[in-house]
Amino acid sequence: MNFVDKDLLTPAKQVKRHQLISQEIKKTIIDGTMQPGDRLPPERELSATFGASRIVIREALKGLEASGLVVIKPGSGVFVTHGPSKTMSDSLYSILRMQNTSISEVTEARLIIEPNIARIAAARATEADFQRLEANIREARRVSSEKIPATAQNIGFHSILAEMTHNTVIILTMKSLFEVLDAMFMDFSENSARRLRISRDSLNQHVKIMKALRGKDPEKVYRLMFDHIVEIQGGLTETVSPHLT
Amino acid sequence: MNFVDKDLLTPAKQVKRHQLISQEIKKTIIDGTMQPGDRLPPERELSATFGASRIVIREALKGLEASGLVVIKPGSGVFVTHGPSKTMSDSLYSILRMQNTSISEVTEARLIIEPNIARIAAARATEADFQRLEANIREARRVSSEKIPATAQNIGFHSILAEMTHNTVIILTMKSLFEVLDAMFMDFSENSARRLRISRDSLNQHVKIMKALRGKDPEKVYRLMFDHIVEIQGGLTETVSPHLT
DNA sequence: TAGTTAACTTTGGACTAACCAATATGAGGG
DNA sequence: CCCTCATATTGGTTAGTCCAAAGTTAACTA
Repeated sequence: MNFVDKDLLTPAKQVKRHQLISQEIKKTIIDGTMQPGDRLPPERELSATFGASRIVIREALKGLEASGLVVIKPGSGVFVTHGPSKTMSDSLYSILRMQNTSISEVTEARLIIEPNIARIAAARATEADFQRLEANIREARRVSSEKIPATAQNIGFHSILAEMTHNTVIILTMKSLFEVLDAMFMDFSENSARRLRISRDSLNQHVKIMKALRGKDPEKVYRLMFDHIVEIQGGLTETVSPHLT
Repeated sequence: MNFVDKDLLTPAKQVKRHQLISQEIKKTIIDGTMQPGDRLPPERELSATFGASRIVIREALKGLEASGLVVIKPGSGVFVTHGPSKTMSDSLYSILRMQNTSISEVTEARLIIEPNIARIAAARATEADFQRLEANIREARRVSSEKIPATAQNIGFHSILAEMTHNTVIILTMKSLFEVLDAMFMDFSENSARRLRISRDSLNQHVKIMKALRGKDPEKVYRLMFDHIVEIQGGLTETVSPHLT
């Protein structure tokens, strides 16, 4: 009987070649052998060193690009990414869209997280942080004065606050959420005039939060951020249907 | 002077064939034409209908697989995923590892988010939720009595709490965090006996939280969860160095 | 000499045709 | 009716070739 061969030898074969190579390359990136900005060897060379066909190499590289670890530039080469990419928010966005998740759910998630972020930011703020925030507010004012919704600056303000926690997990999570939110708003291509009004309201509230941060008053900052997001949620329900598509 | 041609015409060429096809397929999944569990047409067929080579099709499918929208089964076919996959946590994990992020940073993130989750869960809990939680605690007791750390059940408890918010964003985010945490602990292959002790301490605290949930006391639940995670963080610093690698 | 253009090389992107390995299917025999 | 084995289907892989864009070098002009 030779069923042993069939039962014991075949099931081990589950991993795919390009995944192994992908892991191998990933190691050299994670352990620092490859620094951000470095160029990987060309596909044909990797093909030779790994003893695999070029297609397998390409799929491995595609996988790394999908993971946000490298960026592929046609005609130039494959480069190790400098920082986190949009990968996380991309998959989050796909999943949320697939489940018909509403924008208000994202806002509710912000309501759970952001006031606490603001509180921590108040405790850990440095002078450099304040200057970044003030630069952001100045920029938002400038854009707003041209009757353009300061969407990027709006996101920027909340991103800076997240960065003030100096917690990598929080920073990545929040930036993903903001990207998803931005993409969701794009889907609506919402009334521009109304967005402008909302944008200006937000700016005023950002100024208040900024002052409370300067005053090193964590509880007041917490409260202001909470109210700010409640207001955002209120602005949503009057302009936008609660569910996508 | 022909620099206009060079500056205005070339930058438009950035999109790649397989990305377009990937989006096309993604549409049919998101809008519900393709239901979870359905099998996509075979590569060769897609190749014909899209007028592209099999390689482009394969790369498009790889991209969808990386996004967690489909799963590719060799010899069988390509199937639409039922739910969210590990994609998000995978890329999060890679990025955190690359930046030498510590476990305690993940725990701090939990400290920011989870007490609020617990509070909301207390407000929204149904009888079915309680039964899930109790089943989880029973299972944790059973595993613990065999001197095995109830890691999976531990994660399960916190995941159920996140699900009790009925907020998709929160659920996905927390599950990603737990997966990352699990992967990070794997890296340490920490002392098993100590993990068992920690596991049992957690179980006791879970029971307390469960009782407070039954009592519909959001503020008490908030406090208990806060203390629980503080304790987890304390348990970390005494057993594990603050940074990876 | 300096700057520009042109040819050449490198590199990723795409294609074809064929074969391998695992799965699924169905016909045949117990 | 169930099991087995041949066959078809399907994804995985290879090799070789060509294309387009980016980078490099060299020649040529002002």
